[in-house]
Parts: sequence; structure tokens; C-alpha cells
Amino acid sequence: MTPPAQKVTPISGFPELLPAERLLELHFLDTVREVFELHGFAPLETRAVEPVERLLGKGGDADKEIYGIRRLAGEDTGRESELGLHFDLTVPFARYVLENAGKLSFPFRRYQVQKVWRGERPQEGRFREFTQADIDVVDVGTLAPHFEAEMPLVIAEAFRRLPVGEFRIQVNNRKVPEGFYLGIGLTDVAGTLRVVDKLAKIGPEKVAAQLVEAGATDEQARQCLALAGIRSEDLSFVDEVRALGVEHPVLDEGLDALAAVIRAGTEQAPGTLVADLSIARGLDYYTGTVYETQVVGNEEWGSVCSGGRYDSLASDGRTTYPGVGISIGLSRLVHLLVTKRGLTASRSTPAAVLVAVVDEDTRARSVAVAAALRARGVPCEVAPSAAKFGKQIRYADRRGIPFVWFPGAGDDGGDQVKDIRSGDQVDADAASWECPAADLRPGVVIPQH
RNA sequence: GUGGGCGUAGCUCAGCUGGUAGAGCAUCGCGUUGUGGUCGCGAGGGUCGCGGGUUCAAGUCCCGUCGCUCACCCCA
Repeated sequence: MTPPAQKVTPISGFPELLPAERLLELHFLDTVREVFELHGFAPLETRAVEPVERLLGKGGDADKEIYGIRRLAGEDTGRESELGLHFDLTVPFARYVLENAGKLSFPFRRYQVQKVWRGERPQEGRFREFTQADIDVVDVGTLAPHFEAEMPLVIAEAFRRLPVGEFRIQVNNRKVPEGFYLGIGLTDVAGTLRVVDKLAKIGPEKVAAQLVEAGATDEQARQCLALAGIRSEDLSFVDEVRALGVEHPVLDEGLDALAAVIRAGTEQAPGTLVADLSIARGLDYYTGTVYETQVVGNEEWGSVCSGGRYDSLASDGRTTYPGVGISIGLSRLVHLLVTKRGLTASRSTPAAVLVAVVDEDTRARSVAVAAALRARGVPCEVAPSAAKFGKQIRYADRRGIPFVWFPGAGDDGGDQVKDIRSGDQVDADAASWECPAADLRPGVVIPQH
């Protein structure tokens, strides 16, 4: 019996890709993973769920975005669900470190690529289920500041290998605005940061108005805006902040730390790191350096990679494990590159060769050819039916498979292989044929405009 | 969570003041009895999101509901 027709609809915020898009995403994943491993980050995966209380209070407003889970058939105890899906990879990692501290060697560096879930309202490039690619370093008691410079530089290396175009990693240190605000007499640091953070979106006038509304004086609001307006690719931001004439020990601390990160950037990857004193975002647990990454020319996409330093996320009460990490929003990045820049994979299947079938009686010969090709690392598939060759070629064409193999097509009864893009067809032997390296795996197609 | 927009073929959409549902693209077939892409001809495919109401008659008007989407919030 055919079941009654039922409407299937996508679920908002839970994107699913077509094969070509997924191949593109896998290319990104492979590249990112390779770079992470080149830098010695150990692979790690944590469970999808954490006790809700461990998730709560870690991400500010993220609290209300946590998905709780329970068994549908479980007894209704009337209690709140005890498990929730993680909303990032840092909080679970911190827990993992505590749990396995005795078995890990510090400083411990790991990478982690997993789905995360946030119950926010979906929008272009904002999902409820998405993949993050995260690197972190944690140490016991204290964490050397040079790691704060290393994180964004690893990301920069990964991005340079990917077709993301020009990008900018913006760096700030929360102690800078914190010390600055305290220095001018504003005690609501978090609230002030939140308002100032909207600067790029709502403009200086509205930010000033909201600051005053929140209790700041006109002069304090003006000072906040002056600080937030400072950005530089070199160390000149330090003097610019000093010129504002505000004194506070926390401010000094922040400026020193930020200067160290920017200095490392100018030395190792000129042009990729920018000190931007308006950057304040990140989850609540960040205590110092924070990062955000924008694709140049598409700043409206928001950050595609961010993170920061956290000093007390992992603590068992006696020992704390400070860390610093940064996370690529892979789903957002790939989705935006696909929909806004037309990026795609060169084909919708890994197969580089379609082995034609002359007739069903000789399918075994085609299967043998495929086996020989696979043995030498050439991804291929055998035609599904012994249809007319025109149809078999079209089968390959529709999928972007570049080569069609014709068993027994040669004058001497040997095989031939056809490059269906050029139409060239030549004698070939499955035991020795060399697939052009560029065609072996699906590539990335970047439309020119 | 708050507010706006939109739900018609696989996709993008048209469908006026209510009158028995259309196009392009895609798919499949044939032209082309074993080498694709072009072209020509043809075919299949729709409970008009769902439920209720008004009406002789609803894709069209009204109410509700669900979904998608955009913005706010927040964030990758």
C-alpha cells in the first residue's frame, strides 16, 4: 500500500545540503582539519549532551537557546529536563578537561569539529543546528599569553587555503574596555559593552543615546565611542587609547595583552589581524582576548569565526584550567559562500569515472575495470544499466563525472576512455591509466564575475 | 520570545472585480537502432499548506492554525 501523500517540509534552521554542497563542505572540513593537525592539535569529540546546569549561565542569553532532551516515553517527573544539547564546543571541552585532567598532558591542544545547537530564530546564515570547527589550548593554573596570538594565526592559515577571499580577524581584549569604563567611572561594564557592540549596526548617535539612557553622562558616552572607534593593523592603537587620557590598571593589562597579539600578527601574517576596540562579543565566559572574523566585502555576513580567552571556565574548585580557543562557523561560512558567491563543487559525486556497460552479459568486464581503477585510487562507478552510450554519457554529464570508460571500444578490443568535457577519447588500460590529478577528487568551482 | 511578508507542479513563479488550474526550468520519452550537451515534438506530474466559514460557485473573500521567510534580540 502506498501511504497517503504527506507533505514534507524543511525544518527552519536545520539545513540539509545537496551532494555537491556537501562535497564542498567536506573540502572545507578536510582543509581545516589538515591545518589543525599540522599545528599539532589532537582530535577530540565530546558527546552531544551536557547536564543542563553545566550549560546554564555560561553563555549569557544563550541560556534560553538551549535545547533540552528527554525520552518521549519517559516518566513525567515534572522536573526540568536534565540534559541539554551543547550550544558550542568550548563548554563541553572544559568539562572534558576537568573529567580527564589526570590523563591529559598540559598544555593540552585539541581540535574538535561537531554539530552544535542553538534555539534562536533562524535567519540567513544563522541556523539552529550547525557545525563548528574549534581549536583550543588549555593549561593548568596559568596559560602563556603567546597562545592568544597563535589561535587566530592558525585560522588565518586555514582560511588562506580556502576560497574565502580576503578576510580580517578582529582582535580585542575585554580588559581594555573594562579598564577604560572603570577609569571613567562606568561600573556597568557588561551593559556598556552590549550597547557599544551595536555600534556598527545602529551608529554612534543611537549608541550614545542608549548609553545615556543607561545612566552614563554625555561625556562618558563620548569617551566610550572614542574608544570603540579605534582600530589599527599595527600597534598604533595603544597610543590612540593613551591619548584619551584614561588611567586604570586593568586597562594597562589589556593593552599589553592586545599589543602582544597584534605584534605577533604583524610579524607572522601581516594584514590579517586587526586590533578593533569595538569588538566585545563572545559568550560570557571570555575574560581577555576576543576574536571575530569578517569576510572582506561581506561584512554583513557577521562573524564566521570567533573565540577568545577564558580563565575560569574549567575549574574543579582547587585547580583552574585557563584556556583560549577559536571556532570557525563552518555551516555559516560554506552556506554564505554557496548562496552569495556561487561557490560549488565541480561535481555532485566523488566518482571521477563512469565505467560504461556494453550489455548486461558483459557487465562483469565493466565491474572488473572499476575494481582495477579503484585499486589504484580512482573513484568510479559502473553504469546502472546497459543503456545506449548516449544515455550513459549523459548519466555522467549530469553528475559532473569527467570520464566515461568504454570497455572493448578500441580497434584491438582494448578499452578506451573519453573525457566528456573535451570529447577526446583514447585507448586506455585500467591497470595503468593515470587520472589527471585535478580530476581525481571533486574540486571547488569559483564563478568569475 | 516580539513584529512584518509569504504558502499554487520537483524548482522559480503567474493566476484581474470569485466561475471547474497555467508558464518557464527540471524530469522522462521520441526524432537519433550504441557516443551526451544543441534543436524539434510529446508525456508525466497539483488534496492550490491545513481546518473552518461566506457563496449557486473559493487558488481568489473572512477566521483560525501550521509552516517557511525577513527584521528585532543574540550569535558561528
